[in-house]
Amino acid sequence: MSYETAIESQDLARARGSKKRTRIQAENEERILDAALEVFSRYGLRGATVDQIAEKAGMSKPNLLYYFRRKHDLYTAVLTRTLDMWLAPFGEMAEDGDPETELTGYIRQKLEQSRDFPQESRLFIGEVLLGAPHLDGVLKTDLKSIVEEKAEVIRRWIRDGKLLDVDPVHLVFMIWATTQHYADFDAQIRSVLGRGVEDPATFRAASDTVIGVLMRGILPVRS
Amino acid sequence: MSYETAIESQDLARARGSKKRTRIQAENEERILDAALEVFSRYGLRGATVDQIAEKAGMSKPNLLYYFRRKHDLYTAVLTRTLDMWLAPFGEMAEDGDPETELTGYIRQKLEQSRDFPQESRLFIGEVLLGAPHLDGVLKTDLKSIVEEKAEVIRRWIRDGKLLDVDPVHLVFMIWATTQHYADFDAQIRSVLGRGVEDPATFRAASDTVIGVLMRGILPVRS
DNA sequence: ATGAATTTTGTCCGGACGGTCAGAAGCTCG
DNA sequence: CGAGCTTCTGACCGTCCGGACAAAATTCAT
Repeated sequence: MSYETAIESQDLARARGSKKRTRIQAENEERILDAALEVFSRYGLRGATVDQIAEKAGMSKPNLLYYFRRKHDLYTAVLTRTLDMWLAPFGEMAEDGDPETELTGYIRQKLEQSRDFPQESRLFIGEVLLGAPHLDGVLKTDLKSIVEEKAEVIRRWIRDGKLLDVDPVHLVFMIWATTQHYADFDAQIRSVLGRGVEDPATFRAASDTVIGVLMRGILPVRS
Repeated sequence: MSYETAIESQDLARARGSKKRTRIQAENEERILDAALEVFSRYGLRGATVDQIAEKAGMSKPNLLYYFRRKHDLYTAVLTRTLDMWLAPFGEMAEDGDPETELTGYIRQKLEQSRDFPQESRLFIGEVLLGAPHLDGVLKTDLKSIVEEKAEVIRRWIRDGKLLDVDPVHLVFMIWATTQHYADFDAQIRSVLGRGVEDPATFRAASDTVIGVLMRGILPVRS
């Protein structure tokens, strides 16, 4: 319910003028969403301030509020905007492919996501930490069904003897956990390792280890 | 530096009277820290309010501030208090033991931690998300050295042929990621699975999968 | 019991925050 | 060029929050 009202208010900005979106509108909304992502991903909904976002977007607070009337609207806007992009690699996993190449590719993509778009990952964690009140609907419907869909694919691979008998859903959780860890725990990793995943050598070591351990853990031993 | 001043202010509460701690002092500080953990772990430092914590601790705001003069002090107090407990299982991993039983035991302990003390896990994530400004010192010294110590143990196991050749530090990251995932992403897991790790069947499936995949991924194939 | 020390509360302050509003400035298209 | 719409700004408001403070209530040692 809170999700639906959020969507409505989000569209208000777009539907304000009954005509098309202006060039300036498109530009500024983009800049605002980028700035909002940056701030929300660090401080969460409550911790972030509109002033902070406005400054980062290079405009005055009232002007930002001209585009997104409520802080809450801006939050759900950046949240839903990110969700699609974030789930995209999951859909690319093809059923008819070889499990090893498909899963390896998926894991690598998720690791690249963590390296290239860490803020998006952190935004979700902040939301999920709060019990995902703004995503509850999407999680229980869209995410649940997409996970079940892919779990079915994995189950088929298992039935065909191409994969060891592991719980498919928990396997997905393991992949998500190990890959997103490099975005969410960046500060911790940096403290221990001295550098983050943006460093090519670190990224290589991370992906080799993650892919190696996970794949050995689920692939049947070769003859 | 911010860490040192934090420690000082934390001790101020204890050192207020130059004598020992009263019974009431001990009780109330305990209650406050528990309440603070609950609130901080949900909303983070900025998002949490002192009133909220005070109410949850069953006392007035000024009274809470009598024990912890600044919100910030309370935050660092609950943070450092939790850190020791959180890292404890890591130290129990014995070098002279069998890698399989040692690592399996460690992973299981971490999973139990995620099930029994999810708030502690979420508190850290909130801090790390902000770049760990209040933990920077501890992370770069204590955590770094304890990780390197255990990495050396793992390296020895690898040298002895008891473990496959994987990057020890990234292996530790994988263990942390997969286990803490069940605390940090509780809401997501609950949405997909319909229940969380407090459910015995779910916990069993989770630990079987995590332990199974990880151990197969790092143990040499048995003859 | 009583005086000192500790604990608790009501009240208040200054600043920050989300959001409003009226009007100024800029853009667009005839 | 100029009318009408869009975009932007400064000033302002009510509320919430962290924290201060003095005084009241309670505890404790003797």
